Amino acid sequence: MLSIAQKTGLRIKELRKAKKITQEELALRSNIDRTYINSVENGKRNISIINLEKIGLALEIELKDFFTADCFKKDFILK
Amino acid sequence: MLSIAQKTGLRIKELRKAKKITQEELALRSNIDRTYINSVENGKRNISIINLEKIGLALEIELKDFFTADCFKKDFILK
DNA sequence: TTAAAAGGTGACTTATAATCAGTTGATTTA
DNA sequence: TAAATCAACTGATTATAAGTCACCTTTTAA
Repeated sequence: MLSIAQKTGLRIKELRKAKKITQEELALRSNIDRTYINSVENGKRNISIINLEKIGLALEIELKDFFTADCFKKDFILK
Repeated sequence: MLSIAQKTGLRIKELRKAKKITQEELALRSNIDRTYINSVENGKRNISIINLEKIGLALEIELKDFFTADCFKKDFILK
């Protein structure tokens, strides 16, 4: 069972890859440290709403759409 | 212009009132301090994803629906 | 193969989230 | 008009997220 932090990390990584940018580029665009972005993507951080908004802006996705993804559905299994 | 923290607080208050429960009852159900719930509702806190999930569970709303609300739309004006 | 680019980790400091024990003011209702 | 009830706020303290750094590993492509 994935934690909400893990699901959030997966989602960020998924969206970042869809945009074909590196963690470093996302870090630049969101004005957040690269290693912090990395640890969020790897589900190691309990990110706050302000940083989630910054990342959302950098990835050009609204929060409602951010959370409309399979990994947030009940019984989602990582393959 | 409302901050993301203010929008989040408004949304929680809106959902809590719709369920006709007090801040204290929401605090009990989410296992979060009553005074903290109050300050979140008043837009004074940068809540984390774990606590947002707890409150969402207590209010029986999924995150995607939590963020699908007028107050999160661009140009939302508080009346 | 190897150099560069990208991703990942542990440890640490600083900032602030979160709790706790209250008080105060507004609103409801007996 | 008291007395509950609830929302709002406070100051002190503890817990934890934010943010940074040095360094390591993996992937990519020349």
